[in-house]
Formats: sequence, structure tokens, C-alpha cells
Amino acid sequence: MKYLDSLSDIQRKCVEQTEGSIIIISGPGSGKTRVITSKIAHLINLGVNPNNILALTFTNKSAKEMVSRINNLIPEKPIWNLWAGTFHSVFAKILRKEANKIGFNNQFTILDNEDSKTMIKRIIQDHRLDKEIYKPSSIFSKISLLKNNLIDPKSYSEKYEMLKNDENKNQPKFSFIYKEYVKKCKQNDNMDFDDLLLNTLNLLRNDGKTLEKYQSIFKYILIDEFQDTNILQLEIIKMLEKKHNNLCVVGDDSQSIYSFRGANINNILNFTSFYTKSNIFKLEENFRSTKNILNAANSLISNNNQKLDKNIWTKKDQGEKIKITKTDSDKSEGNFIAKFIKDNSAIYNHSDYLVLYRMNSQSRSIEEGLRKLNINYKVFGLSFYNRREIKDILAYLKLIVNNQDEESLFRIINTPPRGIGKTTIEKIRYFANNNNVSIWELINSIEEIDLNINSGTKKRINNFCELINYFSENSSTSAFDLTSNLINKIDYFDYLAKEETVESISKIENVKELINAIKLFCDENKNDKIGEFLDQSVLVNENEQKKMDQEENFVSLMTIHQSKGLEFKNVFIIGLEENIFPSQQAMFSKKDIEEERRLLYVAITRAKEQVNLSYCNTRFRFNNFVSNEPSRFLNEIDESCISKSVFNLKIQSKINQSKNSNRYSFKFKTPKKLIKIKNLNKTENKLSHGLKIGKKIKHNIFGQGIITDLLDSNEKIVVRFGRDNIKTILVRYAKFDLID
DNA sequence: CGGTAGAATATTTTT
DNA sequence: TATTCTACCG
Repeated sequence: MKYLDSLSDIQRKCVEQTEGSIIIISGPGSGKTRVITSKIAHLINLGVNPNNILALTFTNKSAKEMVSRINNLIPEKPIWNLWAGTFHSVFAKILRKEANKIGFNNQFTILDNEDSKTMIKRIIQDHRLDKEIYKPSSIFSKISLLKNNLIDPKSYSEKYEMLKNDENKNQPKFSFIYKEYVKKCKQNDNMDFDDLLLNTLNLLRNDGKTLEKYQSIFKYILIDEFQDTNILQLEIIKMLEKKHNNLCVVGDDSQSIYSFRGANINNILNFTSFYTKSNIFKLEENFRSTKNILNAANSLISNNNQKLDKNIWTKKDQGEKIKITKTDSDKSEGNFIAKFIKDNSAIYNHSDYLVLYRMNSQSRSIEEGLRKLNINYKVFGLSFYNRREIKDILAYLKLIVNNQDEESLFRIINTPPRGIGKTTIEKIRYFANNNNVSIWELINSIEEIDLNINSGTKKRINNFCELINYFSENSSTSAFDLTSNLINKIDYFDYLAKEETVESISKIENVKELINAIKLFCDENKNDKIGEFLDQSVLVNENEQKKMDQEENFVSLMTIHQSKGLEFKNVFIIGLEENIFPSQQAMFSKKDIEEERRLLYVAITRAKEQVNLSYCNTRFRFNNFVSNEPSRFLNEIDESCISKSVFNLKIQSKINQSKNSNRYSFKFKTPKKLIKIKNLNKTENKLSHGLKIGKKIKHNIFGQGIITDLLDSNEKIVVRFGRDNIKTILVRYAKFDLID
């Protein structure tokens, strides 16, 4: 068979062992995708029905790519009924069918992280808890970790040490919030990301028939990126594979970078201890990178204690050394990259470059640099579906599908404004909470209950209910018809246009794009109902699509986490500074530092030919300049494969010649409100005179200090606060006053 | 109730 | 800096 011939010996062995449990430890660039796809093709060729194969991947993009590759390997066999996708999307599909067996409505809606956080925030408000002590986002991530470790509110409330711990942290009510959150989700027929897994497990545990059904379907189970699975996922898999015992997991412990999401590296480290009969294969030959790149990566990762034994090697050339570049500021780091790309444009396309960073906010300075030299780039940042105007429309759609979805209801009950204000909503919520009725039931019988709401407002509430009810009754029409009718009915475009800002134009464009996406979805899918589309909009990150079609010639910018599985000829990794990479939050634990190290390992091993590491002296962060030490990781890379240099060139912007006139004209992100532009120069004159060395100032964060130096024609000042706390401050943006 | 100006706050990483 | 929150006025 053709697809077997192109494999290396070891790859072929992995493919041909179809039965039993096996674990494939696969280094970066070792062709694991090829192994998985060949293996599935092989199974199908041997006569296995694709419907009996479950292939779980880390992103939906990789699932899609996998399917298309299998199609290429065995074009004559139809594979439309192969189960391929992320844990979340496959289990969402199962739950859509079976949710009623565990007390959910099959029309449940899925909460994204933002929804979950607002819900928690509301709980905190409702119960008059201090939002400084109970921060919604940290509460949420704690809840998420608990769920992924199979600790439900009840068992949490029985864990004495944990409760004690909360009390010590001054958060005695955490257990209560957790309980309320889970209760609310259930009442509202909402599931968050973790619930998709958790409820699947509950389903399999509580309903023997369903368990038997899926055990019989999934004769062969394959899991990619196994190092990033968590306890909950493993638990589900253990149940599903019990009948046929054909489980193949593929992963690389050195690339485990999702522990913040509950990923448990022990799943891969200890696999053989709970599957004692499993076979281990190691894919150690790298087909991607040069020797220098691999040596650098290997020497770095050897500093980690927790890892499996393996030796990644390549037949490729030595290649160029890893370059480490020091620049004076984050701005010149951007200039450095832009200039580098420009200088090498005879050899490389823009699309040969990948710029990687630890956190999304770091993209800015690079964008600036690239713009100055007119280099095309794309930032893989926030999802389209996270924009406010898009979320509004989606909230309508969710509420139409699931009337109990309070999260969506609160979002849009007065958007566009229809005269149902804060006080009214407050009254409704208060009553509903105290009388154990759902918001939806309550507002549908608002006439009958005395809530001290005036009749005009009651009328408006009624209209709102009628609107939603009308669409709910017609929700089986095609998603496109439904959405376009809805947007007309609520005059959403008018509402956006009324804002009269530069933003409103792009918002309108975005909504049009959404309608367009829905149209496309309807054309492609047999089931063109809105529910299906909504699932997709939460579970599929459309950024993934963009990475795939790289015909256009642009530089890619993304976080390292997003770069998993990709490869580029040239890779820039920026911000190699203590407190940035490794990140500040990781500093205090050895385990976290090891994960940061793996993150850099992943980053380096994306490269085929060149790696550029950079760090800078001072960086503009928050609203002042900070200086960080160079990252400890730089010293851990074998010196024989690196070369160091310093870059200090300032690039004069062609576009930005006069300082103020163009400040907003080439903004990449959403433009500012027109009105605000008027106020631009207000603060400028206030302080420009009177700044002298030795003068005292009072900064609104750092307190009193003395000016020790003036820089850049008085644009920056160096100030000493306290004994030896020295900061450089931007005069124009910092908040401080001169004192006599 | 709605709109807005000014204040407060925020930067891990994502299915 | 950019975004979100709050308080106040019409």
C-alpha cells in the first residue's frame, strides 16, 4: 500500500499495530500527524467502518486537516462519518443527543469564558460579596480546575483543608459561589467548556445503556496531543475504551503547555502504569529543523527534571546558529524584526516568518515596526466571535434557542435600548431569585405580578417577550433567514449607526460578515438550523482557518500557545526577559518554570531554518518603563549553537512624519471615537515647563519622588521614589503633579 | 431611563 | 495605553 511505503520503519510499526493500547512518544517535527492519518487510513483499508473510529485532536483545525489528509491517502473510501474533532466538539455533539438523560434540555446553550465570568460576577453582586476579594476571573479559573479534577461543589464543601485554605485566603464564600454557579448553569440549561466534558462523564457513569452504546461505536480511539489532556478527559476515555481496548495516544511530554487549563502531564508520564500492557513507540527523528535548532532546543529542555527519556535527532544540516539579539526598547525590537525581514526579502517571503510571544499584548510593538516598513502581517488574536456586536446578535440567537439562557437575556434585554433600564432589571432579578422562578417565566407573566414596575415599562417588557417568542416558534427555519429577519426586526444596523463613531462603521461591517458566515454555513450544511451554528461559533476558533490558507504573503504573529503544531522557516521569539518569559506568575514555582521552559521549547522547534531570540533593555508596560533581566533560559541554551548581537537602529516612520497629525490614521485596531480626538492635546502643556532635575513630584501610584534626569527633550523623566525605586516616566501619559 | 465624562483598572496562556 | 465602570445630569 502506497501510504505505508513513504513511512520510516518506526512510523510504519506505529501504523501497523492497530490492536491494543499503544503510546507514541513523538518529538517535534517527527511526523506524528502523518502517523495518525496513515493509521486511520490503514484501519479503514482493513475494513473498519469510519463510524467506529474516534479521533480526538487539540484543535478543530487539526481535525479538519486530518480528515483532508486521510481523504488524500484513500480517496476511494468515503469517511464522512469518521468521528474527528476536539474533545469539546465531539462531546458537545453527543450531549446534544443525550442531554435529557442527565436532566438537561437538549437545546442547552454553551457558555464561553466571558459568559461564565459575567455569570460569576452577577452571583457575587447578588450576594453582596466584595468583588475585590472575590475576583470573577480567578474564581472562574479555580472552578474550572476543580471541575477538571472531578471535584464537584458537594465534595468541595466536604473537604476540610480546602475550606480552611479559603478562610485563610479570606475567601470563605468560595464554596458557596461554586455551588451557586453550578446550580445556575443547570437551571439555565447552560454548559461551560468544562461542563461539556463533565456532563459527558456523568452521562456515561449514570446511564448504562448510553455507555454501552458509545463503547460499541468507538472500536478504535486515537488521541493526539495527549500531553495536554486532563484527568477528566482521561476518565472519559477510560470508560469509552473499556470494551474494545483499542486506544492509541500520541504526544510529547516536552510540549505540555496547558496546565493552566487543567492539563496533567502525568497522563502521559504515567500512561504505561495504568495501561500496563501497552506498547511504547518513540518517534525521535526530526524531519523539520536543522541541527543547530535541535541542539538549542535539546540543551534547553535538558534543564527540566520531569520528563521522559528520549533523544531527538535529525539528518539535516548544521544550519545557521540561533541568534540572540539585544535591543534597547520594545519599539526597537519591532524595528529589528521589520528590518531583518526587509533585508532578507530577496531570499524569504513574508509568509516564511512567524513571530511568537508569551502574551497577546506584546504584538503591538512588532505591529508598529512592521507597519513602518509596509510589511504585511496578520495577528492571530481575539476571535471574531468575541466582538461585542457579534456577541449581542449571538445572545439573541441563543435566547431564541434556549429561553432559559439568562446570561444572554441580560445581555440583550435592553440592547438596542428599548426602555427597560437598570432599576427594572434589578427588580426582576431580585424577585426571581427570591421566588425561585426563572427570569423568562417571570417576564412572560409580568402583568400578573406586582413588582412596582410602571405600566409603560411592563408594555415594553411584553413586547420584548413577544419578539423572542415569535422567533423561538420559528426557530426551525434556516439560520440565515432567522438571523437576517431578526436583525431587521430589532433595527440593529440603525442602532449601530446611531453611535456615529468611526467604530460603528466597522461594527456594521462585522455584523454583515456574521450574516455572511451564517449564509455560508447554511449552504455547506445539511442541518442549517441556528443551534448547530451557535455550537460552532463557540467551539471553533476561526483564527485556525486563517492559519491554514497561507497563500497570501504575510508575516504571522501569534502567542506560542497558538503555534502548536505549526512550522515556519524563520521564527522570531520576542521578549526573552525575566517577568515576561518566564512570566511573572510562574516565578515562584519550579513546576511552573518547567512549563515555561517547555513553552520555549515548543517555540524554538517551530523553526525549520532560523531562530531569532530577542530581548530588550527597557520596555513600555502599563504606564511606565520597566527594565527586566534577560531571561534565564538564554543561559541554558548550549553556547556552541548561538550567536549574539545588539540592535539599536531607530526607523524613521514614513507614514508618521509629523508627530500628532497622523496619530490615529493608521491605527490597526478599532479606531477611537471621533469625539475623543478633540481632547487629545489637553494634557500636553500642563507640565511641559517646570520640569527640572531635583524637582519633587507626586505620582498617583508611586507617591512622592524626585526627578533625577530628563530624557528625549523632556518627554520622559527619571524619578526616584523612596530609597532606590527608580522609574522612567512618560510625561505625556503618566498621572502626577509637581509639588513645591 | 439614557447618555456621557471622567475615573478606575488592567496584561498570561485557550477549548 | 485601552477598556470598562461609575456617578451624575438632563
